[in-house]
Amino acid sequence: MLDQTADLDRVFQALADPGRRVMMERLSQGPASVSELAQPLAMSLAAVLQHVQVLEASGLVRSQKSGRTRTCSINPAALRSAEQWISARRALWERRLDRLGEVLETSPPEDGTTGER
Amino acid sequence: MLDQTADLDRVFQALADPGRRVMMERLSQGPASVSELAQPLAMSLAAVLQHVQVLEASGLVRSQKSGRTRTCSINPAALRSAEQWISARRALWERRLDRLGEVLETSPPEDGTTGER
DNA sequence: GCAATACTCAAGTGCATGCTTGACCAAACG
DNA sequence: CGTTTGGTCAAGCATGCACTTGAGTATTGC
Repeated sequence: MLDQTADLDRVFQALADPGRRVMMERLSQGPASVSELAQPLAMSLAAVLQHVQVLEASGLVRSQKSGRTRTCSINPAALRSAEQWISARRALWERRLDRLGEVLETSPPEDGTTGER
Repeated sequence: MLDQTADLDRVFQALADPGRRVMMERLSQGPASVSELAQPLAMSLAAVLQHVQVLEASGLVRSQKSGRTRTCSINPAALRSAEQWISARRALWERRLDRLGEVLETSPPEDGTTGER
């Protein structure tokens, strides 16, 4: 089985940088070149390229060179995996809250043997 | 004004660490103390505490002390904000693909062999 | 050919992160 | 009481990250 853990590491790490999120926002409107991505960002082209490489290593972005320009585009599958991890945890938590609500109606707070599932 | 950007920074940064995600997975099953969170993690209690502080600063986790134990629990609102950011970008991208339709699928140099590294 | 464009590579710098150890405090327990 | 248990604070350290500059390569356009 795949080491999904390291993969999620890279995805969340990639999304943790505000500049990279700006790039993702730009890319969600459509493909763009490296220098287009650089435009709103007040940093050197070389720095932007490094960000692109981080995004690519995480799988969030794919790119290909044609001529002298590199065109980047979003890979929605990687976004989906991060989204699913989050929503699964949230769903678990909220389902638990539901159960807890029912228990509080009838039981005293102390329940020593919590038979999980 | 609310700087949602810095907030998302902290949330994604918090989720980028595998140990912290393990803690979130544990917490999604229900509240836990710091030492319970530490149990599967092969690091010192002090280190775990620092992780808890990161999670708390991001808003993903809340905690309160009663007696000598600190009990941590998930705050689903923060999870939801990250989830929404991701799904919004993915939705934009996918809507764009819809609008453009199959027309853009022109000039494939080769068939869909996306070269995985 | 020559110059501008678009990117790429390497090395270096400064600050943030993830961890450690050691001292310390306070609640629980015998 | 004293000891264990659960947590907290403060340095300190090693690594990683986000940049920079400077040089270099491949295309495009004149």
